Amino acid sequence: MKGAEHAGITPQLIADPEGSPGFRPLYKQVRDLLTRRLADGFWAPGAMLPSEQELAATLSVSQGTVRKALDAMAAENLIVRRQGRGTFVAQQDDERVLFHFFRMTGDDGSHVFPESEVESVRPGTAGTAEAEALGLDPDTPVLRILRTRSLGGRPVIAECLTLPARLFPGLEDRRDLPNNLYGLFADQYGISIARASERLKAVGADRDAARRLELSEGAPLLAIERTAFSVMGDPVEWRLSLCATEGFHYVSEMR
Amino acid sequence: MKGAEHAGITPQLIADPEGSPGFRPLYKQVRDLLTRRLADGFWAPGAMLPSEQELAATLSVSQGTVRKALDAMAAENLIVRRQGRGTFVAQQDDERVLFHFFRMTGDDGSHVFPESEVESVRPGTAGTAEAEALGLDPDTPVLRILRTRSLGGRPVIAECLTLPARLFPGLEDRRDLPNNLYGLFADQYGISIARASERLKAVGADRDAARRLELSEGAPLLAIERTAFSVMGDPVEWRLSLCATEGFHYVSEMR
DNA sequence: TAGTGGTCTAGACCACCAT
DNA sequence: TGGTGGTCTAGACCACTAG
Repeated sequence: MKGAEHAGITPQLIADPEGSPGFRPLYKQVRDLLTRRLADGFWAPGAMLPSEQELAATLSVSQGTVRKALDAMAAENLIVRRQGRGTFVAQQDDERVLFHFFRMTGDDGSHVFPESEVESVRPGTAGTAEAEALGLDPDTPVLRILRTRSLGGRPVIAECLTLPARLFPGLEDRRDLPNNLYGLFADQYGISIARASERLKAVGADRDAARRLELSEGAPLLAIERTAFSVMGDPVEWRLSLCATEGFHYVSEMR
Repeated sequence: MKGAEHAGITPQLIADPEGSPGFRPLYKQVRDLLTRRLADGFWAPGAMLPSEQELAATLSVSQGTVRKALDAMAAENLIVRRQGRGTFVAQQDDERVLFHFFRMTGDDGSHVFPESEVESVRPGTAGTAEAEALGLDPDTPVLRILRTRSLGGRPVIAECLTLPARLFPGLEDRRDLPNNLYGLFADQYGISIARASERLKAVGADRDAARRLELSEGAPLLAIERTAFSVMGDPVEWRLSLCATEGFHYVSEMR
């Protein structure tokens, strides 16, 4: 069959301009369309998507094209495909979040589970660094969460998170913020974290960090600055984590 | 066409056992076969592979199956595909190595190019940590390379590399080891680095590191322990890098 | 213009899962 | 047993590159 046969059949799909410059593969259009639906909460986290056949029929596209779009989305961890069962919206459950976004591991290779103690949740306005990282205007309202995380019962991570207040209304009034914040973001605010970028440095502990982590001032700490992005690619969270790395390390895979 | 039609046509491909347990997709067999050829130096780095059509005919497999195998290998950075030109063996040129395996960046986002000064190349025998990381028996002959790397003219990284001596004969007699060692490994020893795993910690500078990096003893340093793997997945290099992170940081992307 | 990888389709069959 | 994703094939056309 010819590649352009489907032109204009489905309104959501751009009828191939077919002029060399504006060419956009069909499967990418399908991927973007489905990603947009996902971001808009059209399907709830954990929900099953329509089958490939069904999507193909709805979108007037071949099953192979839908498959390629779904494969791309699975590679971006937006959906999960299970042979024999179906395709599901990725959930921010503990295992997934820990696996994808928590890179601290015991020196013996053991996977460790962090416990969190929230010290405060306070409204404020974005400083220059926060504004730049989150793509906000300076002085935009933000929320700041201070918490200390423990590994194996020892306080090991002191961190401060900054969130755009607009995206998380009422969050400062909540009690008992969960250990897995990304699950809360997804389930209560419809915001799924899809990707994050971290910058690491070695620094000496300041007075506050030394107190919270029960170390002496100047002790070497791993400083991790993270910006987290939503499914649509917008920055949604910025955090600074100060980690004691005695008995633990940060893992980075490169391929 | 039926999936099993090709059974036994090509001796290199296992005639599908087709019993549920030992099932192995054709395209994975093709991928493994081509990966093996790559590791054996059947094609030189930078060389062009046969076209999809040609490979398909040779292996008695459809073009789509070859394509899927090649796509998988491209995702593993073993080959590079260029529309209109062909498929090429990945090269360990400076840009690629820097892009894939050097994660230090200037705080202003500028990509920095490290200069290396080799202090010594010495034969020895593997200690327990080295033996474990490299999958060697203790006391196996190894080579150790000590070097200091500079960013923007400032000595910033003090590192020690350990290599199995068996894989790199005569390396200790070379003069002027290049900055890009992986290029040397590939071009002179037929060993391409395909993947690496790093463990990061914050530590205080010891006397030696302090001297080499012109810092005071106890200054916080980023300690990076890397194990690098060949195309076939065997550990080939182990290194410990101590990095001063004033003005620089380590980047980690998570998706 | 010829050759390469990239996209799209159509249809068959297989492996896996729930029922 | 029926439905889902996964594999494999076959063939057409498109976009890109080089000579």
